[in-house]
Amino acid sequence: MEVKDKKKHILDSAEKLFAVKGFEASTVRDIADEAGVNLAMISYYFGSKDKMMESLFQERMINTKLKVQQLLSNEHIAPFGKVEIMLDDYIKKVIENQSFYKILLCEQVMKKNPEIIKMLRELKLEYAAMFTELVKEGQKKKIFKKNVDVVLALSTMTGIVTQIIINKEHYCEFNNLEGLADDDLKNYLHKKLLDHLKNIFKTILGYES
Amino acid sequence: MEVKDKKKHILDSAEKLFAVKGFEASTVRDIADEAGVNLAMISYYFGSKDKMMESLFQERMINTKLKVQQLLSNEHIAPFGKVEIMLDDYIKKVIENQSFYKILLCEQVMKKNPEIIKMLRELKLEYAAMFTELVKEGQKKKIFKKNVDVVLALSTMTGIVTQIIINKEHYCEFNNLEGLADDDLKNYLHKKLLDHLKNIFKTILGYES
DNA sequence: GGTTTTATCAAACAATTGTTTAGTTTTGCT
DNA sequence: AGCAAAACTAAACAATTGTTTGATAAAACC
Repeated sequence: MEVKDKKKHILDSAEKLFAVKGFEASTVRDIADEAGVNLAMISYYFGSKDKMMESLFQERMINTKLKVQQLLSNEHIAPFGKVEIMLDDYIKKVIENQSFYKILLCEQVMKKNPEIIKMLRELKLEYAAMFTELVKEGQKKKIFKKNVDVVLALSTMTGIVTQIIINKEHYCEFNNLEGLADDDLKNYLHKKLLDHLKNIFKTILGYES
Repeated sequence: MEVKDKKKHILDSAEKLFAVKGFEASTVRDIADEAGVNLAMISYYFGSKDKMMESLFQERMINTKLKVQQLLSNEHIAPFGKVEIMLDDYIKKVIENQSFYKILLCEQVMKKNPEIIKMLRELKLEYAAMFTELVKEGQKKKIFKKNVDVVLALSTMTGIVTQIIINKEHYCEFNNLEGLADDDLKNYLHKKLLDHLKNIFKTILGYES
């Protein structure tokens, strides 16, 4: 296997462990076992356990910004259409990378790794700035209301999706969805969340279809 | 100091540390130092570090169920009035106990302590059952729409509030609220969140005031 | 094909972990 | 006051932590 693939494979294994045990509780021996490599390889490849975590975040957050940028600059989509696509993309991404978004959530609480916190801060500011542009575009066309709290709106999107992912077991138990196959559940949740968030964003933006 | 007060004092100190460093990264020596007691006291009082965490959850989650129960059984409040009070109570509680709700969030992700997971599962099911009754009451009176996803609705409440608390610094930075005193910020966020959630719950429940 | 660089490994490293021990002080009760 | 129970402490405990070492194997290069 190539070195790059091996590094990725270790990151995948680490991600799996971090998501269920947390960063601190996952030992480098756990990670090495999960990945099937010698434990010295983690220091050898990444420098340290902390830096491996930073590599994981870099790896997973690439392209997040670019995609939104491309979407918003598209002239052929109406403002609320862009909102719908943004919601759809975000939901898809979280559902397909549940482990990482769980780690992300914990890291935002702990704020332990300054390097990661810095990355997240910049990404959030850029994201908020881009969404602000989108809202302004809608306001100029008189289809979005004035005085939209963009960070509150974005937090609404991330908060609801994250909460459902964390609460997945409880959601299934309460709604008798426990027999569903994993892919079916993903589809179900995606549909449910998208519909829910679309309605909420109509309210937030004062948009009437 | 009485034993009970001392136990509470240790729990307060532990809560503070857990919220910023996480459970695993907070050592019993950290906790003992923060509380100003000998590190052997933690095992002496609580049995172990894990059981201290369970004590913390028991201590903090007392009365949560009772309060909602009393609210919902009150005959003199209209259904959406109850929803408003429920939202207000929840927001208040999270804002006043930010540290605990951060720990709670991480614990839901990690699912490390089975005893705590059991407690949370039961509380969530009871909470969902109670809210279901409230929704039914509103539906019977034809003021709430049919087919309300109660767990999704509750996750909307918890998700948004939690996300804002986690993102507090970013929210303040983006909205130039960094000069605000802590109490003023709490009031501001409370007002903002309550207004936001009321509107969203109107949409969710199909309620028109 | 020989040599240098890279990759891999088992073992050892010092530091830190949660918990226990064994002894001392304080408290509560008669 | 006398004594048993509870509260408290410093020191020691074994186990586990992330990282480094020194040696060997593989790969790359000329």
